[in-house]
Parts: sequence; structure tokens; C-alpha cells
Amino acid sequence: MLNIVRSDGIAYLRAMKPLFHPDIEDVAPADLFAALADPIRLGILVALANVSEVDKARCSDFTAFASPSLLSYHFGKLREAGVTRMRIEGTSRYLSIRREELDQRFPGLLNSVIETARRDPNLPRLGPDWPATLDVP
Amino acid sequence: MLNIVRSDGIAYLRAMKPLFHPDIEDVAPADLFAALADPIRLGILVALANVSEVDKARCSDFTAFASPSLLSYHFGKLREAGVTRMRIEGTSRYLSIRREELDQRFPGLLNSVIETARRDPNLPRLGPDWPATLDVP
DNA sequence: TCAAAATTTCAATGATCGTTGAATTTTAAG
DNA sequence: CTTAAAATTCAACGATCATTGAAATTTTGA
Repeated sequence: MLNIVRSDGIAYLRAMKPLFHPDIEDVAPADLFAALADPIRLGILVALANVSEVDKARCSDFTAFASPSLLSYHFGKLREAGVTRMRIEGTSRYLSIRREELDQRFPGLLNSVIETARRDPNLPRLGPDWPATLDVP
Repeated sequence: MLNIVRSDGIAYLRAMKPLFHPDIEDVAPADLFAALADPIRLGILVALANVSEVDKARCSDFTAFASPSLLSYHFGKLREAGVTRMRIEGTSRYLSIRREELDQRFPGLLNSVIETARRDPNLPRLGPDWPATLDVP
């Protein structure tokens, strides 16, 4: 619990709630497809599919796709539908696809979805220089 | 063109417009997933997947899923998204999945979608006696 | 302690969605 | 011609969606 004093003088307690990730067994197919029914979210999915889980896909890597607040909205949709996992590290958040879990629950589906999205020329994309190979001397 | 006289006395001309089916190349992945993002539509898809195209899946076979007008709405969604084809025969309409076209455009996707939906225990279903073997003496 | 960076939250808006029930259309059959 | 059967269309409704922009939150670092 944190003791918060807002700029307007109001003080209150707030719990640091961890990010919600649904149990993969609770993910219904219709809800999964709803999460995939948006070009921005498909663009994010394709980008994430192109990096390994140890590579770091940071939220701010997608600033070219939409405004920060809209991105946050779409990240939430993907996460709450069980598609992605998000972990916090300092002020940044990193994304990855919940591959093993999704493959176990919906065999073959994720791969064909990604292949389908990858071929869509109208989705937003990150440059071929992404992810950047950073300061690893 | 038909000369129509409505019950309220208004007369007008109307063209019999054929059912709209999008060119499969115009179907965007995000729109396809939107069409799949509903339990009733997934239930319809699974049922259609269980019958060959020569078998006749009639619209009214799905009355257990929803009211006629709601069914009509969902049939329209599937058709306009390029998932199903509808043909008129007398007062009835028959449905089938656009299998070859979808498989050619989105290889592997349809099968994994159907497999995924088939395993969902919460989708509406038709009895195991469907399609009925009818008056074929 | 202060300020900047990364991200979320909130309120508002217009669009679309799923649903209902009544009215309409279309075809076939008596 | 009248009626019945099959299905669609239409208007209405509350719910959710995608989007915007301003405000708030959380962490790091000066």
C-alpha cells in the first residue's frame, strides 16, 4: 500500500495492482478473435512474432503505430485476451506473445494467424532495422 | 425491375439485387477475424464445417441458435466478411463455407479456426442428427 | 527534492455491435 | 387471388469500440 498525496491535496491509499493476465484456459475463441480484429493489434502481433522472447520489445517501440494512449489501449486488449504478456522493468514495459500457452490451447492457430497477418500489406509495420542491436560492446 | 405497391399505397420500382459476396482478395484479415468474434457465428461455422457443400445447410436449420432476424444479421456478417456463400432456392437459402477460396488466400487458417471452434464447449450446436437424411427413397 | 521519461487512466465522442420485435419482401402452393 | 412459409429489413436500444487529448502515475536520475 502506498500513501499518496495528490497535487490537489487529496490523500489516499492505493495498492500496486499487478498486470492482469488471464489464465489461458479461460480464453474463449470468440474473445481471442475479437482481439485480432484490428489492424493496429495485428501489426503489433506481427512485430512481436519477429523477435525472440529474450529480445526486448518495448511498448515505446510502437510509437509509429499510434499515440501513446491509443497504444496503451491496444496493448491492454491484447493482454486481456491472453495474446500477449507484459512485464515491467523500471519505467518501461516489455511485450511478448504467450506462445507456448497459446499453442498448447489452440494448436496451430497462432502460426496461421501470424502468417495471415504477415502477408497483409495494409498493416502498420516496424522498419527492417527493428529490433535495433543496442549497446552490446 | 418490379412494380411494387405497398400496403400504404406508395408505389415504387425496385431492382432485385443479388446477394453481395466480396471478392476474396478484398477480404482483410482484421475483418475476417471480426466476423469470427462471436459465439453464434462460430457455432454456425462449425456446423457448416461438418457438412459437405452438396449437403444442404438451410438458414432455418439454425433456428435453435437465435431468432430469425438475429440469425439473418449473423448470416450477413459471415457473408459480407467472405466466410460463407449463400444461394437462393425458392423461399429457402442455403449456406456453405467458401473453402477453396479461403484456403487459397489464407493457407491453413480456416482449418485451425474450425478446429479451435470445434473444441469450444460453449458454442451453440446442432444435434448429432443434423443434417437429417431426408426423403431420399 | 525536482524534473523528465514511459506509460496509464480518464472523460468525451462518434461509430459499430448484438439484440429485439414489428413490418416487409419473396416465393410457392391452395 | 389469397395465404402460408422463409427470410430480410427497419427502427430502436444499450453496450462496446476505436480514437483523442488532458491529467495522473510510476520510476529513474540529476
